[in-house]
This record gives sequence, C-alpha cells and structure tokens, in this order.
Amino acid sequence: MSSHPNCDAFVDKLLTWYDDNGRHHLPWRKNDASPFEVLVAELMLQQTSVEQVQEVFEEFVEKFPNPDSVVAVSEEEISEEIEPLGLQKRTKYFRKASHRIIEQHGGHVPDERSELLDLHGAGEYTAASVLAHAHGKDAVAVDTNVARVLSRVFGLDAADDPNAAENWDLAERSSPTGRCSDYLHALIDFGSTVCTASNPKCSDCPVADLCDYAE
DNA sequence: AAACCGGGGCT
DNA sequence: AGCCCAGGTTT
Repeated sequence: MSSHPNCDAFVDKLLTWYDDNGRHHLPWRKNDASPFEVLVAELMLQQTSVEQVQEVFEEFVEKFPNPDSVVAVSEEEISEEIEPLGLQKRTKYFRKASHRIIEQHGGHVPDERSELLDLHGAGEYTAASVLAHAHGKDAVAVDTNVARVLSRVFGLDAADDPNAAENWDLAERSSPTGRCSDYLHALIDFGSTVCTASNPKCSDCPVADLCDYAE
C-alpha cells in the first residue's frame, strides 16, 4: 500500500463510485469475455474512443472469435471490419499477433508480461491490461486517463504523462490486491467522465475532499 | 527524442 | 483550425 495518507480512502471512494457509475455494460468487460476478446478490445481502444470501438467490436469478435479465424481470412477482410477506427496499421497487428499466439502459445493468449510484449501491437500498457482484465492478475496499466487522475489527486509533477515512472509506481502502490481489473476500469471511467482533461467536474467529484487538484 | 498513424467528435 | 481519443512502432 502507498505511503500517501489519502491513498486507502481514495481507492475506497473510487471503487464505490465505479460500482454505481462505471460502464459495466461494455461488451469486452463481460465476465465471460475471452482473453482473446480482451486483447482485441485493447488493440482497438488504442488512441480510439470507446464509442467508436463499440460500433465494431461485437461484429468483429463474432466473425473472428479466436486467432485461427483471424489468420484464416485475407488482410482485406480484417481491414474492412476495423476501417471505421482509423489507424489501419492495426490490421497487421491483429494478423501478426494471431500468428504468434498460434505458433508460440497453442492458440491461447499468453499470461506473462514478456510474452505479451512480444505480440505485435502490444506495449507495456496493453500487456498489463491483458494480464489484469483477461487473466485476473495484479497488474497495473497507466494510460492518459489513469495518469491524469492519479497525478491530480496525489499532486504529482508528471501531470498527464502515461510513460512517467512516477505514475506507474503510484498506480502499483495504490492498487487493491485482487481487484486490479476493477481499479483500472474505475480510473479510466472516472477519468473520462468526471476527472476529464478539460473542464473537470470538481464540483461534482466524489473524491474532491482528498484531492490535491480540486478547487 | 521525435515523427507518424487516422477517422470522428468536441471546441 | 486545432486538440484529443483505453498507445505503439518506426526512424
């Protein structure tokens, strides 16, 4: 646990807020979402809004529920499905990652950080996300939302830098054992609806009383 | 360390 | 017109 005096209280209030206000309906957060579906969602969500991903995710995983189904079709068939998302390079991510999962991991999405990092298109954030959301492991992933929320609440210098070690350290020290997946989803939902980049809703924030940033 | 990818929404 | 979005790869 963190040495920061407000840490436990912050996590507690955030998780309570998440229970009531989180986007629990998102298809890739379903309890029975497969590890491959989680990986697909994480790749789609890179620099892409949730609303855009919602438009294509379910049809994609219905057509391509596993790595075998991805490599079985032409590049054009994959590209066609994700075209509305932009960042067309991800077509190659899906194909290369699927090939590696089949050849190196028997068709199953790996559950070790180093193996996930070897998948094309998966960096530190995506690897940690898959560990937490697909395999239930205690791993933290810091994106722009998480970095912004943590740095604001705890008054860090690395304001909105997802690559700053300061933010990853704080995320790890504050993360509740056994509930990393919920905690990360909570931080993201909170960062995208309340603790927003511009015009944050501090006047309607459940943790404003212990936040270094709130006025 | 910086460039680049990308369509869509918001300002 | 400019900035941002569940970042990562390439130069």
